[in-house]
Amino acid sequence: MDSVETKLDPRVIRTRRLLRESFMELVAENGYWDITIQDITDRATLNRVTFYLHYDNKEDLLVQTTNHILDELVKRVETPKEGASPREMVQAALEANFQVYANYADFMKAMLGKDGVWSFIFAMQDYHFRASMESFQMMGKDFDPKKEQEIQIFLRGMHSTFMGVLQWWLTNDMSLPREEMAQIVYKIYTQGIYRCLGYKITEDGEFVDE
Amino acid sequence: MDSVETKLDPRVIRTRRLLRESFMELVAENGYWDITIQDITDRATLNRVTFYLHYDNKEDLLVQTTNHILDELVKRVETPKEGASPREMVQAALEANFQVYANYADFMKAMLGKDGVWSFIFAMQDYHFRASMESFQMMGKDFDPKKEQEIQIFLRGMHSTFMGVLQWWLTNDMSLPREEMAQIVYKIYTQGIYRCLGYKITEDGEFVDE
DNA sequence: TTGAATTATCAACATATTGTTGATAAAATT
DNA sequence: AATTTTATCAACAATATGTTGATAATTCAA
Repeated sequence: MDSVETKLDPRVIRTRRLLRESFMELVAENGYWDITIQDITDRATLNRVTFYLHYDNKEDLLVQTTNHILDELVKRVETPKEGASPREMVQAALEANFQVYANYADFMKAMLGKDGVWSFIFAMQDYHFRASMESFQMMGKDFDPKKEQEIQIFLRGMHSTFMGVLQWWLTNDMSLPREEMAQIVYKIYTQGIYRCLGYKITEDGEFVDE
Repeated sequence: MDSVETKLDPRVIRTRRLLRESFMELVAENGYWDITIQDITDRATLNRVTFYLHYDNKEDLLVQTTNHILDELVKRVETPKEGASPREMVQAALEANFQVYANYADFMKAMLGKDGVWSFIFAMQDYHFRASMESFQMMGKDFDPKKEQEIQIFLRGMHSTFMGVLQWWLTNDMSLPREEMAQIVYKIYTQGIYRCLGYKITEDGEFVDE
């Protein structure tokens, strides 16, 4: 809100951009945990004290950077097409998500990898969860509380799935095209894991090796 | 291996147990990030130097603690029943998982919550992934590499789903019984998220609001 | 049970990083 | 051109880390 309402000193804009970019570079190179504030300001050719004029600490910079990425997600993903089938809409949204994350591939790979940062992953997951929860409530279904609870669980599972698949994709250097990844996720959402793995599922939920 | 082959000095056993228990208590109370080694040894009524006789640092203690929990998972879960249907076997395994995690509820809740620790979650997820990957390969299916890759993705998604649901369960103080949680997860695995959410999915993967 | 080996304690140390301060220089705004 | 804002610099206190050498306590083995 502040960044929109009041005009920012160009030095402030420059400084924050430099810090954010240096931060993302260094995270991609060395991982979040191994970099110090001195490292960041060195890379940005700024004084260490300058950092504290803009951020409380490293975690604060991470939060701001997270929001920066989330803003882009909101901009690029939340534009449903007219006259598309549900399937097309979902797949388009999934593709857009993979696209945005791919723009930050090196950074994302570091944040989702073995030495990644849970607060970041949690924030991303939570954003997806809230977004889908809202769009779900907008559809105006009437829930009993028990159902509402179950829906929460399903949506949690849904976005954990997405983050897990995204993690695989980035870790394996995005070796499959976005469209294919979107199809795979869509398949998991509609068919369930076991069907995807080649098991035959009967009406009443039993399954057998095919 | 070392803890089995060579007999351990009772002082060592006592010290490590005290450190691990103090660690888990403090994590449950204050979260992983806010506790120091001094805190841990204070709680354990040990000298800080003693800590370094057994662990390299806080992260090392976390790794050992993680393995401690994984050992229990291996012991309690990996015992398939004779003559059970696939459904029964899967649900029993899921229940056993929820059971073991529930034994460490406070610790787990802190580790999977907002201020949780990704390296821990990653290790848990990776254990489940490897375990299922092995049991999948034991079934001796012949994969083309493309299929193998897809299966990896599906299994990643599968265990991310489980961890996500587990996270919900612990965060909401295990308000639903284990059996019900196991059923929900089973339903997600066999039906897919969208069907669980009440959408109707056609044969060819289109779906409509019911 | 005695003596050797291992482990725990204690005080102390060097190191690294953090977050802050006050004075000064540079840049932007009016 | 004058005022306000921002960036720099040297310096500081505070905290946590990991290590060391000497000493006391405990365990183990003969």
